[in-house]
Amino acid sequence: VVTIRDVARLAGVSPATASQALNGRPRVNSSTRQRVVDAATKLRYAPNLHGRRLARRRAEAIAVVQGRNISTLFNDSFYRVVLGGVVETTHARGYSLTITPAPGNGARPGDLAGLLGHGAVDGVLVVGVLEADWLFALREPGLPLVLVDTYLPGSGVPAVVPDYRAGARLATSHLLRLGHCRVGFLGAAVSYPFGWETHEGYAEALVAAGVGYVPGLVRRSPIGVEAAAAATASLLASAEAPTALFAVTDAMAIGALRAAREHGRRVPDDLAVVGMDDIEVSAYTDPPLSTVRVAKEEMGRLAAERLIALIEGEGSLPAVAPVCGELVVRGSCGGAGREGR
Amino acid sequence: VVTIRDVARLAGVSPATASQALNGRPRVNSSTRQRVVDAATKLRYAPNLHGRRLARRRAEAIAVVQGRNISTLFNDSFYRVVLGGVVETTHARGYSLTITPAPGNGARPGDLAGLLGHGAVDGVLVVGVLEADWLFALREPGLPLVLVDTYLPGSGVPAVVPDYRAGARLATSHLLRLGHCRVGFLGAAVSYPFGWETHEGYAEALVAAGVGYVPGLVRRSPIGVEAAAAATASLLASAEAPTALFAVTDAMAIGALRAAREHGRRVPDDLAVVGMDDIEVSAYTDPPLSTVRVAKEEMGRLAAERLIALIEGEGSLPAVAPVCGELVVRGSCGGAGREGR
DNA sequence: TTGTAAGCGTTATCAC
DNA sequence: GTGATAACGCTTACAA
Repeated sequence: VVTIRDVARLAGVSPATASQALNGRPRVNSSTRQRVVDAATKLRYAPNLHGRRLARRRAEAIAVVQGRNISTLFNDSFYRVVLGGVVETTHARGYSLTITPAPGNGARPGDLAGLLGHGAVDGVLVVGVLEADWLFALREPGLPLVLVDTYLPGSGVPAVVPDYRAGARLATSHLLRLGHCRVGFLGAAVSYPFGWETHEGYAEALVAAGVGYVPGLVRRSPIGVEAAAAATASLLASAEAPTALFAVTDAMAIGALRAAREHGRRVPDDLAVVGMDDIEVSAYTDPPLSTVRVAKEEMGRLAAERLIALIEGEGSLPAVAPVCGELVVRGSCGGAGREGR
Repeated sequence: VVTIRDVARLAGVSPATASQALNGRPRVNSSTRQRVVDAATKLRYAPNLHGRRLARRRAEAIAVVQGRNISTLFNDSFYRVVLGGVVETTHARGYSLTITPAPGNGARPGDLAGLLGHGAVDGVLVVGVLEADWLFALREPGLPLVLVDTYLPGSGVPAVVPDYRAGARLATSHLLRLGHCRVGFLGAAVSYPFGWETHEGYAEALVAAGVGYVPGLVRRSPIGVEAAAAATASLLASAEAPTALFAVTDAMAIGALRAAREHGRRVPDDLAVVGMDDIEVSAYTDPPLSTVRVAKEEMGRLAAERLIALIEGEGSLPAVAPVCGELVVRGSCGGAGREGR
């Protein structure tokens, strides 16, 4: 193995100077630098990362820890594209990325902190929902933290989240504008912000349109296709079934599509459906799903950007940075502008 | 920050002993060990990984580098589940996982080697297809390497691959057994083993069934839905169109499904289709796709296992370890045992 | 069984 | 500008 001493020797300088030269420090004579660089390339020198990290007290690495609402990060239709954005800017900024074990069942908050604190990484991106005590355990060793796709109200922990409330409003008011007056809400039975914000956005859109809020049109189910299908079925079987439905998640909307088909309802004619997220399969459902697109990749990029800013001490930014959504009209909601195949 | 010296001081021993005790070395008095452990927990000590890695000359980390045939690792329907398996066993074995930048366009083989050699990681998993010079560059600094989903014929580089030839045989002979005598082949126009092995498997099945090989029934297209659809279209438009089709990839099979629909062929009645891989969406196509399931997660697990064995010096295993596939019969191939919704 | 001391490879401090 | 020298935090001979 070739170390910096070898390079220094060959270039006829001290290791200290070699280090300076290789790291582009200003205060080294350019002819000396050239000699050092030549020596390094001739020797095919590459710095030992652990030595460097130890000396610099920087890992030049960040970790991604996955939240509880995700089974496997890579296979989650939503989060995996967020992760793509994270990887992109992490590498662009010269950091490397460490994937940590998902918080297991028997695990304790301190486990992760022990794994990641103490110099293993410079900062942590928490993707998805994690309990507050875990978050604080992570924070305690002084790790910069950025939350992705959720936030901890009132905690001041920086976060990057979609504006789910606005998204819900967008979807609902689109359905309303299409002339529906019985718009159902298929929400997520979860206790984090996403759960209530989507509901509030839905309610706000009703108010804005002067349409009454009907509790019987509202269902909350576990996230997941099956549960959503069941909830939709109960909605369709009720006395005054909706003619349109906003599902807070594309996965749930797909469940709704399935339930509609099983109940002999035609989409969009008998039931107009709009989802949210715009996951990959949404363009390929039958009919293609209208949805509120969430800027997933952008969210990942932004989160990594903010974390690195935090690490490099570039001041503090507003706690919660919402990214906006846009409506993607495909076949499942009927009306004009129909797209899809 | 609390270091091992602090622990040692509190426990009234030397740092050396503290290290021994904490690392479960046998030669330390159990009462001493207890004192050290107590001190460590009281101080909430966690070892600095870089210090440890520097001293041990082990990174306890492996890297995943993605091949050229993948655009984004996390979003690839096939490789992302392979990756899930990799993560699982990597963590189970106490290693951490580093994701490296994808080999870019302007990049040179040495770049990755520089990034990963010299102690950054203990070994590398190459997922997908990468040029031989890149592979050798990686190998040169002495990094253990395991290839996943491809191999370098005659190179002796360990690899974990599905038995694509057997898979192709399986799919083709199933179609043959269903009574089809004009079975088309939709192959991948690539120059790595997957390309020719699938073709050979197809041909072998024809021979085994005593059916002649008809060049006009064979198409090769770039991987990807669009190209596959186009190739299928040309097949369907030909004078003696096939009544059944084996597509070497589910993605390509989906393209075939689309082309069939556009040409007014009903699947499976006018055209029986079997794919390979069993990616997530294959169960949800219309009709659901019959396919040869590749043990993707298992492949990832096995590859990580083998790499770690290599790292820890547990001898050498056979160069290429094929994992087997199984036929999953859904709606797209017709015949008995129809499944799906 | 335990302590001392010498690295591991790098960078930072401070003289020169 | 450049070179000794001392960290960084840990492990491991070797000595006690």
